[in-house]
Amino acid sequence: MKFATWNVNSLRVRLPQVLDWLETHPVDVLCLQELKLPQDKFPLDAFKELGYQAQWAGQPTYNGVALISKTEGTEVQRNIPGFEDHQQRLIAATYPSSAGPIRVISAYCPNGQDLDSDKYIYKLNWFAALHDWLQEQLEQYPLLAILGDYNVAPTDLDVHDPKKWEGKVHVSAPERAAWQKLIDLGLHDAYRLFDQDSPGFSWWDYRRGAFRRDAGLRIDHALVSNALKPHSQACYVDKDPRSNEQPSDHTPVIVQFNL
DNA sequence: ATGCCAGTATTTTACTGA
Repeated sequence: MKFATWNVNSLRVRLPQVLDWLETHPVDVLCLQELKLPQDKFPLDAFKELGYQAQWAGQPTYNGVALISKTEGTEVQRNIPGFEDHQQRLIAATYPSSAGPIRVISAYCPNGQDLDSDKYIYKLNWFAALHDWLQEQLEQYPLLAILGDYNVAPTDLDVHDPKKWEGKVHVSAPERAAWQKLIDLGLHDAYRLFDQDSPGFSWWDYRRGAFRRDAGLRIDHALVSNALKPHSQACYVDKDPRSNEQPSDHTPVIVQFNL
């Protein structure tokens, strides 16, 4: 099995690229973020024509997440239970595998904007709520993967210019502590389970020729549970879509399992 | 310190992103 995550920064604009990518890179579940689509504008038929099912949580203008899958997910959960949130940032569903049901989560963690912003407080609160809910989910679903745009670069290895980013949003100590709390639940950063010959950047700023200079961040991640870890076979970034005409500023991250 | 670029909504800019 393969799962992937891709922040598409508007599914309306990026739909042809997503369909092209799925045709050439079939996966069992593709987690999308930043649909920027109202719930009733999701292009379900386009995915069905490719043989995929889809479940999503949309809202106008901002946010929005989806699970595109070969088989339709069950036990679908939108947003974090008990966490009052008008922003559509999370969707979870269960899929069959040879080792039993796997819980897959597509997450668009808040950006935070700046350390002195209300949005930064919201980001930390969101991570705290995610942590508590994941703890319950892991008890219920030992095989669990949560993929998405975390808007956190876990270490300086994940930052093109750590000095320039020092203390800023995406790398600040409280954000990295929130990430570590997720890891401490018994989750593993799939990219770091394997020898890598690239920093694994998954996002490059549209400005200043950042992609050409490889001035990126590794902020899109796949976390796998203790029980799923031994089934993990590879994790890699596909940089190609970042070279497309009219690209998203993020590119897909893929994790492969022997299931 | 700010805009650089991109998308959206409304518009002749503002907001957000990261």
